[in-house]
Amino acid sequence: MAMDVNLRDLRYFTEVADELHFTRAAERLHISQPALSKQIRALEGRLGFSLFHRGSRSVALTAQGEALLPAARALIGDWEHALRAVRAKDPAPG
Amino acid sequence: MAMDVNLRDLRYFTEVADELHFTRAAERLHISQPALSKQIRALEGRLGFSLFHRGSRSVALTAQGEALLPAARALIGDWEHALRAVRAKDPAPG
DNA sequence: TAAAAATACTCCATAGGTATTTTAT
DNA sequence: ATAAAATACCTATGGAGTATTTTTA
Repeated sequence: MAMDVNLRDLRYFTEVADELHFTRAAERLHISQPALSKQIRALEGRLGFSLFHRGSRSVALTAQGEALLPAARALIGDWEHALRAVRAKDPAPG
Repeated sequence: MAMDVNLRDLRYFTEVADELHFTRAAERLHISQPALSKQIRALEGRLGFSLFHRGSRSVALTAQGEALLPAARALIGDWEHALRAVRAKDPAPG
């Protein structure tokens, strides 16, 4: 079954993983904290496993979150790289 | 600026590229032909370049579409691979 | 008790559907 | 003329916001 993901969700994931703090991650992403919390929870729901352990004063990656993180970063980087490559040969560049 | 893409859009793109026929691709994707046409057009709009040349009896990849196609396939495959790897070590597999 | 995530709503944008029209061979 | 993509329109879901509540260190 196609488990499609939006790269935006992966950016949200990696940002929270970097900050280990939803409020600060939300600020850096220029979205609200509730929106970020909801998106991460929705992503976890679709994935079928948790990415983070939450405490009111601590956020930590789960083992699965830790395992998925490098792939998430790679996907984002690969896509940006591919786009740059295609645009480099675009007859009508931005 | 973050050009986030949904992997679903890339599946749509690769399916049309495989079929070179929107109606058949839509059938295989279990969505309607207009929905697929709209999604591909929207993707092209976000990308800033066309993926396909359309004729009423011919669909063909553009140079940019051709260039992006391997990356699109790779992204889909890499994500599925990463998910399988994480789930293999998941304490609560599906 | 206070910092931080979750919940409860509201609103708008986007994805999808059906019916129809346009287009190019 | 006809096959196939585009357009028009409608509906439902999902993402984002603000205000508020819950939680636990």
